[in-house]
Amino acid sequence: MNSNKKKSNNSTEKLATLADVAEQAQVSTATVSRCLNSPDRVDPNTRERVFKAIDALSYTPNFGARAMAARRTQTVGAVIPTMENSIFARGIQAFQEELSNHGFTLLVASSSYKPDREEEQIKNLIARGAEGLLLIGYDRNPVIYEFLRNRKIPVLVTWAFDPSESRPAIGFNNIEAMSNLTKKILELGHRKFGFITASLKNNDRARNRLKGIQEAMKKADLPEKNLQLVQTSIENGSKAFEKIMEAEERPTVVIGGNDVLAVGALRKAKEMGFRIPDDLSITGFDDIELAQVVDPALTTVHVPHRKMGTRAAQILVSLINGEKFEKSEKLQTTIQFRGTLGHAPH
Amino acid sequence: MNSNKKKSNNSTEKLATLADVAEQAQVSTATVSRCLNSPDRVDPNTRERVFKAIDALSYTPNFGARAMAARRTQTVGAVIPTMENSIFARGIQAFQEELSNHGFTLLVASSSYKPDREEEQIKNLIARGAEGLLLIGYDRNPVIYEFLRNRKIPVLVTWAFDPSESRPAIGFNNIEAMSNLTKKILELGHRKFGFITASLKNNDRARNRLKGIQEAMKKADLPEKNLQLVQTSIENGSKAFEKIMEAEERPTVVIGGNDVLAVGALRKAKEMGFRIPDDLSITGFDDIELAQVVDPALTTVHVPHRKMGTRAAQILVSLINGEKFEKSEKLQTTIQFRGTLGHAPH
DNA sequence: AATTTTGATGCAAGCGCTTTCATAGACTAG
DNA sequence: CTAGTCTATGAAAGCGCTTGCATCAAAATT
Repeated sequence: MNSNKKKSNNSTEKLATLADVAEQAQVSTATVSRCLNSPDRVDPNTRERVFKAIDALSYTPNFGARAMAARRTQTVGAVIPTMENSIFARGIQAFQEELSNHGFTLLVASSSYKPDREEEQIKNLIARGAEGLLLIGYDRNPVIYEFLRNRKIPVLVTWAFDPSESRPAIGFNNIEAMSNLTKKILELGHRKFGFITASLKNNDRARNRLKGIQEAMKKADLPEKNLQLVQTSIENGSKAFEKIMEAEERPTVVIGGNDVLAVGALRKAKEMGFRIPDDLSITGFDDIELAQVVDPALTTVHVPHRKMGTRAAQILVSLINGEKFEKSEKLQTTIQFRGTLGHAPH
Repeated sequence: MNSNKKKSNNSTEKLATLADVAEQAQVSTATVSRCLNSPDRVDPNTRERVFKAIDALSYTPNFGARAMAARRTQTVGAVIPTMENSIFARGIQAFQEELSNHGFTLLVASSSYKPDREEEQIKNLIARGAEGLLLIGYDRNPVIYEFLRNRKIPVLVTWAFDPSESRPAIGFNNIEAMSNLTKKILELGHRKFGFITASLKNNDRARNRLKGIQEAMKKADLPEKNLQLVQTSIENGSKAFEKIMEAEERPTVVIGGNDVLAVGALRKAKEMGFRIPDDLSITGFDDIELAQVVDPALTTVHVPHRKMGTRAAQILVSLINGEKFEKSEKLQTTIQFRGTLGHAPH
């Protein structure tokens, strides 16, 4: 229909670039760029012309080019162990929201709890221009930390807080939290424990939670036993529970290293006919959605997910802006009493 | 310690680039690039030298630059409504795994069920170089589809399959699936229904599930009533259930538009003293983790999450490679009978 | 009226990579 | 021994954007 001018909106043409917009608006590319990045530095009339052109060509900036030229991306990355269950979901959601309040975009990746997969993902995020990283827990190959340090990428550890580590972190003390829970359990008269945990390797959270129990039990002069290590999943929680119950001396309480495992244990316990909490108590850790909907609802350690995520975003942004982060922040956990924890039988 | 040569590993220097590697290895940048992208096209000796240099400088390619020069990214994007609950988790996980089998990387974003947020995220993903997009459901502003078409970005719709739509999709027929469930419920003697659904706006899945019920009920000459629209969350499921039970004529079955809502309803039902399924039946849709752990376990519509994700990846990759995708694929859902559905009382 | 200041804009040099094309040497074939 | 074929490599032209610096006209100052 139209005369075949050099420029047309025909969809066989290539995508519009900054230069195309510039031409259409009769300005230089510099001006278009300024319209996008610091609009107040260009005359309102020109600006209008430019935006009209942008619209007309339905131009969208090319992120890669922009990142390369400007050497910043307003992007941060996060690598979480898994997306399958919702252990990290609420925290990450809050993290994301706060980040976007600061004009940053979040790139999430998951490692499936595999160290080398995590490393790969970290590199991927960096290659994609992440200016800062949120990582779960402290435990990882020092080489990675070194790599990140060389590249001057700020890293914030979360989901853990360990006073003995100097690295910036925002989280809670896993030892303390689990130790507190254990004390409460002891107060209720329990003396025979079972514990189901995620694998301890490369997982300081799991290790420290176990440590928390051990410390409390040592103080009470109780021997440690009935320990099951599995990969986190409801199914595995059930299996581990079964194993524990094969012991000659059955525990009166089974502590799950996280809610997912605890819920698996709970399910199996009911299947096996235990009355919870009369015959047997079960506890979790994290206080995720799951914990509220099982029956009886799970007694667990409540973690301030959203607060942790929000604060993490704030800290990371200030870290990226070159501000110093004096000392790691410790958040408080609380014990969320629900229906699965009761007095020891007899 | 070292003499201050021009190049040093000192961390005050800038990051190593392709050019640095080239210099160190005494080759041109072209050769280094080839080592990275088609190693077999360079002499083994040179190759070794290059990789040594890469190591020595701990070089990592800059994704943005690469994308810009090569005009491809091996990246696909997905925008899901939410990460908070795990409705999409398993499917996306499988999607991701299969994608990485094909050498692609996945970028995920969530829209919080907000259309403009979704649009924003789509643009963001495109700007970041996504070569293809996975989107949940059909419903969105045609302008977006137009935008994507102009940019020749293949789009695959999932989590839904509607024979009346021509757009590529892999999913299940929400109408049919829900209609089947409803028929089963009718067979069990239920005549008074309650239904809790996510908001219908911009959500064809929810609309079609409702339609499925309506169709089945019309066939049985039953009037539609007791409909509650809420945003998906356990809490809202509970509230909606309460509302429904305020009706003068209480339903004998409450159908949840998804498992999350159903679980919320179930929780409240038990709180209110209903014996499930003797006094009242409850059903869900999706068959996520949650459905198995509640007590009684939820009867729900099983969706082949993993298969859907895997197949979606395959289709999208072939779409990106310019292959034609003849017709959308319909996956079968099944009814997963568990404990919450029983005969109508009396 | 002459000079300085200010504001809006353009020029052009990169940012770090890929890829086309050209080249030179090593082989193969006739 | 020459022509033709390969193979390994390099030179250099971009990819689409930002930004320091220069320019110029208009406004402010003297």
